[in-house]
Amino acid sequence: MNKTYYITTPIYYINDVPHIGHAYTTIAADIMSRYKRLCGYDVFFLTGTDEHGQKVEKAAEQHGVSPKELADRMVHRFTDLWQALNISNTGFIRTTEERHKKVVRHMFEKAYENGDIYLGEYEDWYCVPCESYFTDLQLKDGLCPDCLRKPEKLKEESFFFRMSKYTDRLMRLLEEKKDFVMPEIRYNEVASFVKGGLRDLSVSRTSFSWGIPVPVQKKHIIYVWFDALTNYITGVGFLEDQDKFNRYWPCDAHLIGKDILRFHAVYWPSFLMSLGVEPPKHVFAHGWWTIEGQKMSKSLGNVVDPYEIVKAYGVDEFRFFLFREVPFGSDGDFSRHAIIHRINGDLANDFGNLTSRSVTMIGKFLQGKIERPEKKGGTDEYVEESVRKLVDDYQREMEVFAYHKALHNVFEIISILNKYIDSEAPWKLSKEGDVRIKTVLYNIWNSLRIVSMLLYPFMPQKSEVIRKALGMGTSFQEVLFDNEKQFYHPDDISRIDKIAPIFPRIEG
RNA sequence: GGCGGUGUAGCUCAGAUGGUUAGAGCAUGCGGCUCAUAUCCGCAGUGUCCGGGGUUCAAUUCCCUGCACCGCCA
Repeated sequence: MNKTYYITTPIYYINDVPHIGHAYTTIAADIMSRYKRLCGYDVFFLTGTDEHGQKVEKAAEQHGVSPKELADRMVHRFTDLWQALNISNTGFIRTTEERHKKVVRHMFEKAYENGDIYLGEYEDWYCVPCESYFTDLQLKDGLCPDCLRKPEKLKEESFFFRMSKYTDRLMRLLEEKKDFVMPEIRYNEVASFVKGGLRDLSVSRTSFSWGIPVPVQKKHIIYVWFDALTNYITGVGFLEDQDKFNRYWPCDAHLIGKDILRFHAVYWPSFLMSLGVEPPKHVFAHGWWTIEGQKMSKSLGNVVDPYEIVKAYGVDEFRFFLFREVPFGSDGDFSRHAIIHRINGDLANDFGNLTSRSVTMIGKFLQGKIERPEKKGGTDEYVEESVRKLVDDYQREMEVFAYHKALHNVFEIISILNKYIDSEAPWKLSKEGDVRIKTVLYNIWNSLRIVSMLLYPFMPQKSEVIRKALGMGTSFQEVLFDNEKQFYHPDDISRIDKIAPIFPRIEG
C-alpha cells in the first residue's frame, strides 16, 4: 500500500464528560477512515486527550490525587466510548506522554532559537472554568462571555510567540489553497481574521504548574494551544520515528468543531511554519448540535449522553442519524422524535424493508442462488446505469466531507430499487416462468451489495450483517471499493434466504 | 461598529449565465400491489420564491435599499 491518509480529531479535554459533540467529531473521522480504507488507503486515524491545565490541576486537588492519577482515571471515559461507538482509530495520544512532551519542548526551543519566542507581559481576564482569556472589550458586563461567571484579573510575565510575523505567509497559504479551510464559510472567517493582521500569542503561564515547563525558564508552563496542537505531529512519530512521520505528514484532515477553528487554521500552521514543517492539507470545521431545540449546557441539564442514545437506538442508527439528518458543517438539532423518524423512515421502511423483500425473493424464487442474467428488458439497463452514476456521485461527495450528500445518493439508489421491484414484479415473472427474473434479482442483489458497502463507513455493523445476508463470506475489511462497486456474478456464496428485520420499526 | 451568511410549499431544505406549469424529502388525502418490517408503488395538491425600489421585452434569480435571524472579528 502506498496511498496514505492521515486524519485527526481534536484531543478532548480530559476533564470533560464526553457528550454528543465529542462523539460527532470522532464518528465523522471514523467514517472517513473506513471509507479511505475501503479505497485502499493506509489510514492513520488519531484521537486522544488533552490532560494539562489549571482545571485538571484543581480537580485533582479536590479529589486529593495527583493530576496524572486523575487523568489516568478519566481517560477511560473516552476510550470506552470510542469502543462503544465502534471507532477504528489507529492511534491514541495523551499530552502527558513523554513522547509528546519531548516534541512540545523541541518545538518551543526551535521557535526560541528562531527568535519567534520572546518574554513579555500578559494582562487579561481569565475565566477558570472555560480556561479562556478575555480582553476588557470581550467581557459581558464584566463577566465571562461564555459562561457568565466572574473572571479573574491576571497580569503576569509570559512568553509570546511571534505570530504577527506569519500574517503574510498565512495569507498566501489561504490564497493558494482555497480548500485549506472547509467549508467555505469557515474559510471566509479565517481569511478575514488573518487579513486583519495577527497579534503575537501568549504561549506560557505562571499561574499554574500542571503542564509542560518552558525549557529555558521552568516556572513558566507552556500554555494550552502550543501544547495541545502539537499532538498532531507527535501522534505520527515526529522526532521518534521519522519514517512514519514522513509517511503520514502532512495531515490530510484535521476534523474539528467550529469553536476551535482559529487555533487550527491560524495558530497551528504558524507554529508549524516556525518549526519548518509543512502545514496540514485541510482543516474541516463542523457545526454544533442543539438538543430538542435548545443549546446544550450543563446548567440546562440537557447534555446528551452518547451511551444512552446507543442503548436506546443502536450504535449504527446513532451514527447514521448524525450524518443523514444534517449537512456536515452545519448546525443541527438532536431530538428523540427526529432520530426515531429517521430510523423508521429511512432504515426500517426504505432500506430495511428493501433488504427483507429482496432476500426473501431470492430465497423463494431462485432457491437462494444468484443466477447469471439471460435476458434483459424493462428498466434493467436503467437500474444498472443509475447505480453506476450514483456510486460515482457518492465518491465525489465523500472526498469533500459532504456526507449528507453522499448518503442522499445512497438513498436515491434505494428508492430506485424499491420502484424497480414494483415495476418488474418478480413474483409475476416467477409465476409466468419468465427467465428475466434472474436478471432482475441479479440486479437487485448487486445493487444491494453495493449499497451495503456505501453505508459501511456510516453503519459498520449493520452493513456486515447485510453483506452476510446476501451470502457473502468476506467482510468489508478485506474488500476494495473499486472491485466491489462492479456488478458481478458471485459463484461461491452461501444460500440466501429470509432474514429477521435488520432495522425494526420503533413504535410509539 | 467592520466583514460574511441566511430568509423559497405545514416542516426541513434544493434550485435557476434572468425566459414556458419553481422542485425534493417529510407530513396530509386518495388509489394500487402482495415479494416485504401495516412496509412498497402511483396520483393529488397548496407557494405575494422576506418587504420596497431599479435595470430589462422579461427578475424569485442581477443591482440598490429596508427588515429579521445567524456567524466571525473589534
